Amino acid sequence: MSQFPRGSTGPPDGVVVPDLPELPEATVSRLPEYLRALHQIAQAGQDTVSSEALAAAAGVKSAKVRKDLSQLGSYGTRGVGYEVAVLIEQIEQVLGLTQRRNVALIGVGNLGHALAGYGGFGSRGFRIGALVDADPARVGERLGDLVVTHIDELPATVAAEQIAIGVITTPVVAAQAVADRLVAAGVTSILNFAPCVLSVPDGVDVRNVDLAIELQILSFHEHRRGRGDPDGAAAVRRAAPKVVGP
Amino acid sequence: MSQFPRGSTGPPDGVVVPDLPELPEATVSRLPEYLRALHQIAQAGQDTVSSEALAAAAGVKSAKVRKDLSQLGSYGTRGVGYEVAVLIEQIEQVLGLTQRRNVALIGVGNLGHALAGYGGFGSRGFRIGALVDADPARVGERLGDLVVTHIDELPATVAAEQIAIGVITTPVVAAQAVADRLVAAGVTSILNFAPCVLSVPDGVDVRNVDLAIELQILSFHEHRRGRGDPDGAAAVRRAAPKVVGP
DNA sequence: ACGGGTTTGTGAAGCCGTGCACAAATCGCG
DNA sequence: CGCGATTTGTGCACGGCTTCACAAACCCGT
Ligand SMILES: NC(=O)c1ccc[n+]([C@@H]2O[C@H](COP(=O)([O-])OP(=O)(O)OC[C@H]3O[C@@H](n4cnc5c(N)ncnc54)[C@H](O)[C@@H]3O)[C@@H](O)[C@H]2O)c1
Ligand SMILES: NC(=O)c1ccc[n+]([C@@H]2O[C@H](COP(=O)([O-])OP(=O)(O)OC[C@H]3O[C@@H](n4cnc5c(N)ncnc54)[C@H](O)[C@@H]3O)[C@@H](O)[C@H]2O)c1
Repeated sequence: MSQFPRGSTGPPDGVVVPDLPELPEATVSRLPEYLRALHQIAQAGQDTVSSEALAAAAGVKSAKVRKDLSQLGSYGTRGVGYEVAVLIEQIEQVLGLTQRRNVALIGVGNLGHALAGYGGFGSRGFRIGALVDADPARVGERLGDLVVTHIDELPATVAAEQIAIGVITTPVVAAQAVADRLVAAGVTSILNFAPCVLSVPDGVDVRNVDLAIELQILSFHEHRRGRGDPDGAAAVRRAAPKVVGP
Repeated sequence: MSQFPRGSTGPPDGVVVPDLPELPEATVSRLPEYLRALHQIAQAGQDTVSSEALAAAAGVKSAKVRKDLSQLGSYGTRGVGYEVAVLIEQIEQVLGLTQRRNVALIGVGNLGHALAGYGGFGSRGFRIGALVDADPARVGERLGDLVVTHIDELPATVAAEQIAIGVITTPVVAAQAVADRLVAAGVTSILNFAPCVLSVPDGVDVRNVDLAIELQILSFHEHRRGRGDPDGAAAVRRAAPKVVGP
């Protein structure tokens, strides 16, 4: 509620953004979902949105939306809702998306090609700034307006393109070594597609995406549904968004 | 601890598996990670593993491992640890991976091709049993030993291939319609790569994978580290697996 | 047989997240 | 200007998850 909970030397630019004392991790992981929903709502022409409507669009409960947004300083108006444009700008500020972030893709194979050719990152605040591989046959290949560089040049590439995030799409055997080289080059955020645990120093963040794990979690519920549980297969009632897991 | 907490008509086959009263969702989402770690450990020749070692391999705390495994009926031996082979078989049982599960891939585009060509699912309990698209130009295309079929034939395909899980890799605009058709065809588990919220009836599970959201969460921490927080950038101490988020 | 070392399984405590329920605030309208 | 309708912001209670700490159980060498 307070507009300036802590003294800041001054608003950097654009919207007024109080530096938040501390944001619950659960809230952080939902902010991107709100942002995605808000962009849809904005494109539909709405200029304000209630917590109820935003909750429906994001697939959560409205109380959760209100509590999450209240953590950001709360620019909602009672009886009306939130200004969509303001909310978008504020969430983008908090997530650090006001400046476009450059990511490097390490391992331009099967999956790497798909990601490199994907045009959907631009509107979400990211640009693929480098394609990196170790295979001499791959180095030099051109994809769009990027050329695959060799991993030995990683430090120079990271510096030149101001890489903020490294995405690992190499085989498991190479993943740890690649992570080490990314860290050595100064990268402190890693998105890892290789199905393995990475060891990194303190101060470096890793997020893992393992599709087989997602399938296995689904398999568990499928399995559970099949056995004895009469509730699972029976009920086909309302068409509410029922999402399992995080 | 009890071997048969509830009466079952009889052990189906293989290992003795008590039907578990109820498994915490947080535990379920970690079992696949343990399984992945256990396969690595098994391949390294170890036949028993302590909760400490397994925890290290999976990137969690040992107490968590013990509590999770105790939920499954606890086949560990004090002073020794867990039998790797037994544990693998037991977790696979619980996750419903003793029978290979067939998945259908809907949307054989950029990302769909990458997934279809990925050979890593077989060892994790899954087989891609169908490739489905709506584009007549894509229908009939051959990838490996599969041929892309038309989405109008989805009910027949699901029945013929015993599809248990649908994977949506279509553009956002088509995702909801595809989900509806999957549900109509009898599929009750969906892995959704399209960045949107799906509405499904009760009894159907949806898991979403949105790469941009993962990047945005990383961006938040990166942003936070950059501003004021002197702890983040400073500390580069031990090489412990520090994974942010779920 | 027995004691020392090791590791499991779990009670208990604390923390975090969720959702309810309601007072406070704002708007529109008569 | 006042009133009813609407929606936010939040105190509070509850449940789930995590972590600690330790007794019980087990192996092995002597
Ligand atoms: N393809 C998929 O759909 C898919 C799905 C789930 C997970 N994955 C995981 O993603 C990763 C990549 O899968 P893929 O199918 O693209 O494999 P791939 O073999 O097609 O591509 C791997 C690429 O990494 C490069 N590489 C190898 N070692 C390297 C190193 N040290 N430094 C830089 N580059 C190196 C290779 O030259 C190759 O171009 C794997 O870990 C895989 O398990 C892939
Ligand atoms: N490619 C990536 O790396 C990437 C990354 C993140 C997210 N995604 C998401 O994954 C989805 C697919 O991305 P893509 O790059 O593969 O897109 P794409 O356009 O290359 O492929 C989409 C495919 O879906 C098919 N399709 C369209 N409507 C359909 C329908 N009603 N029924 C069946 N098939 C239909 C199209 O014919 C096409 O083959 C998108 O939602 C995208 O946002 C992709």
